[in-house]
Amino acid sequence: MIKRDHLEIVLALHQSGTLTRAAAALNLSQSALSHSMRRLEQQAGVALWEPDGRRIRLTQAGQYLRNVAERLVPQLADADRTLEGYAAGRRGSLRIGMECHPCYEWLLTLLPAFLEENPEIEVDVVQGHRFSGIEALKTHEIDLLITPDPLVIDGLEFEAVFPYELRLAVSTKLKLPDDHAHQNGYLSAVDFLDLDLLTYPVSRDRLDLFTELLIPAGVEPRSTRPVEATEVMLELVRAGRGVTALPDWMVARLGEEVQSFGIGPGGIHKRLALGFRAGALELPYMRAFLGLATQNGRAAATD
Amino acid sequence: MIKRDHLEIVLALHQSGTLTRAAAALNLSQSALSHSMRRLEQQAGVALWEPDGRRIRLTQAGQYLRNVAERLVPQLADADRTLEGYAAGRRGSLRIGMECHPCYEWLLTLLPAFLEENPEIEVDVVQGHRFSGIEALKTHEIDLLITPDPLVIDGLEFEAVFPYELRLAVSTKLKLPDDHAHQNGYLSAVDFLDLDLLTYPVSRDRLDLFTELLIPAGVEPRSTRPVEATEVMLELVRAGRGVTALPDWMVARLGEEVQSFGIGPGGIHKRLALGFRAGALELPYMRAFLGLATQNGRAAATD
DNA sequence: TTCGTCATGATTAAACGTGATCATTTGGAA
DNA sequence: TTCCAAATGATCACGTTTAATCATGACGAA
Repeated sequence: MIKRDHLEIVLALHQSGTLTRAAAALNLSQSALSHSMRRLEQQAGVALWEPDGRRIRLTQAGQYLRNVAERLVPQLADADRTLEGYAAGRRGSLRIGMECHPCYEWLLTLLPAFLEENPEIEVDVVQGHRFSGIEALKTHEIDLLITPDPLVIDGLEFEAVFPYELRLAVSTKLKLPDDHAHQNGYLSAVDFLDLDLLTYPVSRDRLDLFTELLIPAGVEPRSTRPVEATEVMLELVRAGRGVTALPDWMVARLGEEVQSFGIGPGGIHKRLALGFRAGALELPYMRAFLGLATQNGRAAATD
Repeated sequence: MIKRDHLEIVLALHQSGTLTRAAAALNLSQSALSHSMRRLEQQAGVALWEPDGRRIRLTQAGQYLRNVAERLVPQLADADRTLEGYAAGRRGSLRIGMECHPCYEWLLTLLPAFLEENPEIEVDVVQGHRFSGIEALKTHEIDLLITPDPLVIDGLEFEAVFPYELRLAVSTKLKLPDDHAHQNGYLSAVDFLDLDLLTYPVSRDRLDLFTELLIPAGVEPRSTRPVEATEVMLELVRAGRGVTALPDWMVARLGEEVQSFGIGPGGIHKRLALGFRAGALELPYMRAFLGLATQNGRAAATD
């Protein structure tokens, strides 16, 4: 069976011309190389080199082996180096899952700095897990969860990044039916009877507007329309085609054409958090991500 | 340092799911795999797998290693098989050199059968060696020499394939200046004083017409013109633009428009031979080539 | 609990590596 | 040319390291 050693020997032999120098290059004795190849020859039943004067010449089989070596040895060497990268925590993969659509916008503002500082980390954003983000974390489908709903769960750790309020974004073009909103600075459930609501296309029990306000009040908006893309949703809101619930920092980005109101008398208050598997924070690049998120988190969001 | 064993273990582990089954697949004990990977882990300083229930899950570094394994292990396995091919003599390379231009035509008639019977042999024809074919054989630049001039040389073996006569090909369109040729069936050196000679572009001491007849007689043809391509030369001869020396079997292919004459009173008699390095005939495919050449040699030539 | 699975330690066998020595070759000096 | 010293690889005998096995213990799942 051809082993890595054999390939390296054949390669060094070809490069240096003599077995003695090849041995020096590999930090081994000439005798060791001779033995090692002899073993392979006996096993394979084919000569790999033959004496040519006081040198050595590769046989056809030896030449073939050299070709294989030139192809594979660098790949093995590269794999060694990569493994070192994993050991040093320089290298790794960071698959990020999200449980709130606007979080994606926030992530995008954070990512450039992270990529810059961690060039060997493969970052991927995994959209739409089959189950919950929690499950995805547990099954190693993702390595990091961005969520507005941190929980205490065995085997997972959550780190709060910053608090925010979920507010209703309403175009100034839109005439609200009565002055309730302006008087109190917030909207009650009944106000939604006259509003067209835009939501992300997920089940209602994952939308805080419903779980916190509308479902308890037993109120159904005048209409609801699912919208996939955040950008499209924002334009629809701007155009006054509907209203939607957004984090306050997201509303702030929309400019003066869009005002916002609290949702319900107390407002809906959340905090953005990062979820990891227990022990994941030992990885340097995980700490780096968390550091970036907490330091620049809110700033990045309102940027 | 990543060794082949490690790659095979990670691969088997991924394919079979448990270490125990992976061990069975590799004909090793579960303990062996555990130890082996543990060594690599300690050396590399990175965990490759971690317990997950009573199973094992690859870490990121382990996944990476699996990727490498899926790429490299099959290549190593293939190299093993190829080496077996060399051992069994099925596989090898046959670089053929030639010392006579028309030999090429003969080789081409022989080659299809050889390729058919030896699918794993890489055949190549090496044209124009820097030195002689003998040198090329000795330096392993070629493995087989086709030559009309077999010699007894230390370290080489020659096997005669078939005898032939070198004759002068002359178009019937061409009026020979006197009737000497027709009276005797051969041409003398002086006859060349009135002939335009076509030759391959090599030095005269490698052209039998010169070494055997013209140089000893001190005769120079009316003109000489070098022609590279055999096909072109044949057409020039057919058109009566000149004459050239060709093996008798080659002339026979030219049809009735071209007649031939012996060269000198005794004629120039050669024998086509194959030259090998000593011991090369131990290789099955070398014997196969020699067998084909001797059995079908002359038949193929006059085909 | 029991079964299935993996990790670990002790032990043994095999593989690997080394230095010394021998046989060849080669290139230059006599 | 002949002869010798240097260079090179093969091989031997020996010691070391690596790799395999078995036995056992720990742990989670059924």
